Amino acid sequence: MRAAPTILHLDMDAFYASVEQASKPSLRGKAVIVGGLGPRGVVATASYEARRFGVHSAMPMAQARRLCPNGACLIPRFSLYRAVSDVVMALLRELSPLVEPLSLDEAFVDLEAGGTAFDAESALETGQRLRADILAATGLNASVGLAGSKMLAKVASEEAKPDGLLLIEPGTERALLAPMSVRTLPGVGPATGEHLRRAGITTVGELAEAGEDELVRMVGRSHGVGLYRMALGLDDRPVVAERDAKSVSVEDTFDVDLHDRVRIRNEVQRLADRCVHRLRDSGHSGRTIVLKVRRYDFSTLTRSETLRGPTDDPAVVREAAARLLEAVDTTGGVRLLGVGVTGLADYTQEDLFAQSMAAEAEAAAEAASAGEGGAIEPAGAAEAAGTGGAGGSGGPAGPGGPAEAPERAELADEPEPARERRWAAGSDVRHAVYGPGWVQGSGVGRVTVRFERPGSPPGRVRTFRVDDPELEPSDPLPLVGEPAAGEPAAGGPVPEEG
DNA sequence: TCTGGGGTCCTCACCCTC
DNA sequence: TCTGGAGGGTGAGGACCC
Repeated sequence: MRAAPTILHLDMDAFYASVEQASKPSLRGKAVIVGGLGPRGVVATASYEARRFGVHSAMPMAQARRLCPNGACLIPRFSLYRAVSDVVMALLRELSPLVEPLSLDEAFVDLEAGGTAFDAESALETGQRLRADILAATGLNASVGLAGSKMLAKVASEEAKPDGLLLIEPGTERALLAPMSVRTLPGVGPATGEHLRRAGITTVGELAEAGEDELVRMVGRSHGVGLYRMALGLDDRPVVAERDAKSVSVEDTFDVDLHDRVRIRNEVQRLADRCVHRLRDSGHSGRTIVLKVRRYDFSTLTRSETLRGPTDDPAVVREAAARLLEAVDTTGGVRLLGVGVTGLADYTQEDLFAQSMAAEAEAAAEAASAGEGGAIEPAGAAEAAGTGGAGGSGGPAGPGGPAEAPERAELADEPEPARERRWAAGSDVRHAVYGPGWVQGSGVGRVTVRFERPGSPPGRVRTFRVDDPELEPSDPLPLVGEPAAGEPAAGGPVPEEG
């Protein structure tokens, strides 16, 4: 436990929503809700204006729309958020080599390791300068917490929000924490919070009074000891700059529950391929393949299989995932499928052929012994196929642009319909005449675009046919910076329409 | 028309080996 | 030869975080 408050926790305020407001001037000061727009989408971030209506993260999007019917609902644009995050993280690394990113919008910094702060006064000065630098570089507000430990620095930044800075002086920790809800402490979620509440413990002070033995009895050894120390303000976890990934996974929630076993198998294969892509991109291989299935009633089960050695071979992962699926009852419907790989290594064991062949032989033997029910269902078995027709995977769609063509062998014989271009709300576009803008909405063959850019005044709205050849998807523009020479000024100030 | 996606960590049960 | 722990590996599920 260090005395000097030189651990800094940075938290960007309502990050995704703030980036959208910065890049779309007409949304400044308005309720903005970022999340999945499908029937099963949830809110990723809401602007402070939307939060006043009761909208918050993880809330179903349908409920958020009911609470805040005039809010702008946008899909997340992760490539843009990542670019902004890179700028912020670079500023943090100027302060210290010990920077621990927690997500795109949060990080810990050990200021002492960077030699930028050794006491309260210099830490405060560093924190203020950082906030100013972030505002100048990105146009966004950030909150900063300073304390002697990670837990307290995070509590401090939470208290400082929005757009603030708070330092917790050494010696004041317990008094500050005592009246706070147990849910303030990291690791206390809904389940543990409810568990403690039933025992009459609702504040951090009561948690400290309960004593270590009582907490261990209630929530188990590891959690109980940790909780008691946190309640006393004790936390000696170091800031760790590099963390090795331990697993890679992909999952999809479907707009409509899947019933057709053939379709479910195909989705698992597709997810296995996507997972291997991600695995390879990260430079890893893995030894344990995990299949995740969430059923119609939201019950979730996982099945896993450990191979003899790590692999990044798509065929091996596909086969393992398919074997795991065979052991799962999917009658009643499936709302989510996922495929993951754990037990990561940075090499592959080159007996993959053997693994693949062995798996094949095993599967063949099983199919032979199973006889009747086994392998491929006849087409007639897929009576529920119609229910899943609408474009399959739900959840937040990829950032912007027309949807990808799905690769589904069983659909290959269908006549290819003339594909209508789809424009996701919030995605970036460029018009040959009017310049850069973003999609405000689309439907019945029309797309409405607002022509504005970061730093411009609120722009003009125009409507086009969805197949207008002069309209193209485009990359996001930087939040701060001059417009490129020769570009048409975006829209120009006009009175709000509609 | 409730309830995403990508992670980490912990606990428990079971099996196997020593 | 039998038995009982200890301990590791594996599989499954839950809680939590952003």
